[in-house]
Amino acid sequence: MLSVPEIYQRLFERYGQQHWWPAESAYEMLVGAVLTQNTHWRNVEKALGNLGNQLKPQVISAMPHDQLANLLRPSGYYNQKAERLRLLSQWFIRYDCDVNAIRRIDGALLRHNLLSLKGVGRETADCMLVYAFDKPFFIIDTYTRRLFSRIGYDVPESYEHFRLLIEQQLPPSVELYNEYHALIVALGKEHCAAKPCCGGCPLERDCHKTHLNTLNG
DNA sequence: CGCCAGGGCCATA
DNA sequence: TATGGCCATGGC
Repeated sequence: MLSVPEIYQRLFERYGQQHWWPAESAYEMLVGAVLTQNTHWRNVEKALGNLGNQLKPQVISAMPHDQLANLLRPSGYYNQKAERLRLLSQWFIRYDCDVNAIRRIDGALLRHNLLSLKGVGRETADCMLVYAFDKPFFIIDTYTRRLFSRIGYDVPESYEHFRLLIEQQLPPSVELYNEYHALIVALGKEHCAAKPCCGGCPLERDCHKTHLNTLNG
C-alpha cells in the first residue's frame, strides 16, 4: 500500500505545482473558504465575481443581509453564507485587517480562535490556517477521506484523529500541506469534472473499485 | 430528471 | 458521541 509520502510523490509527478489558494489576498482566501463549503468552486467564482470591488471586510460587514445574500446566490446556501461572511469580516476587522499580526499568533490558539466563529468548522479552519496564515495543519476533506479509504487505509471517522494520523507521517511543513491538499483536489477535478468519469476513479463517490490508475500507473 | 459539490449547525437521544 | 435534517445553486 502506498505510504502518505508516496501518495504525495505520485500526485506531484502527475499534476505539478498547483499554486494555491486561488485568491489575491488573505482576506479573499478566507471568504473563498467559506463560500466553497460543500460547493463547486465554479459557483464560488460567480459569487466572488458578483462581489467585485465590494470584496472588502469593511464593506461586507456593513452590507445589509439581503443585499449580500443576493450577491452570494450562485454559491448556494446564500443566507447562511451571508451571515458567516459578516461574522468572519468582523473578526478580521478586530485585528485591524492585519494579516501579519494574525500570523504571529500561536497556531493551536489561532485554530481554536477560528473554530469559535459560527460557520468555521475544522476543515474550513485548517484551510485558512494553511492558505492564509502559514500554519501547518493537514486539511481533511471528503476527497481526502475518499482517496485514502480507496487506497486501503483504515480512515478514522474522527477528523482530528485522521489529521494527526497523516501529520505523523509528514514533516510539519506549510508548503507541503498546501501542495498536498491542492493536489488531492486536482485529482478530484480531473476525474469528476468530466463525464463519463473513468471506472474506478478513486474520488468518485459511488465508485467502489480500487484499481487507482492515476496513482498506481 | 436526479445527483452532488474543496461543510457546518442544530436538535435530539 | 453520534446520527439526521437542513441549508441551495448550477453543471452534468
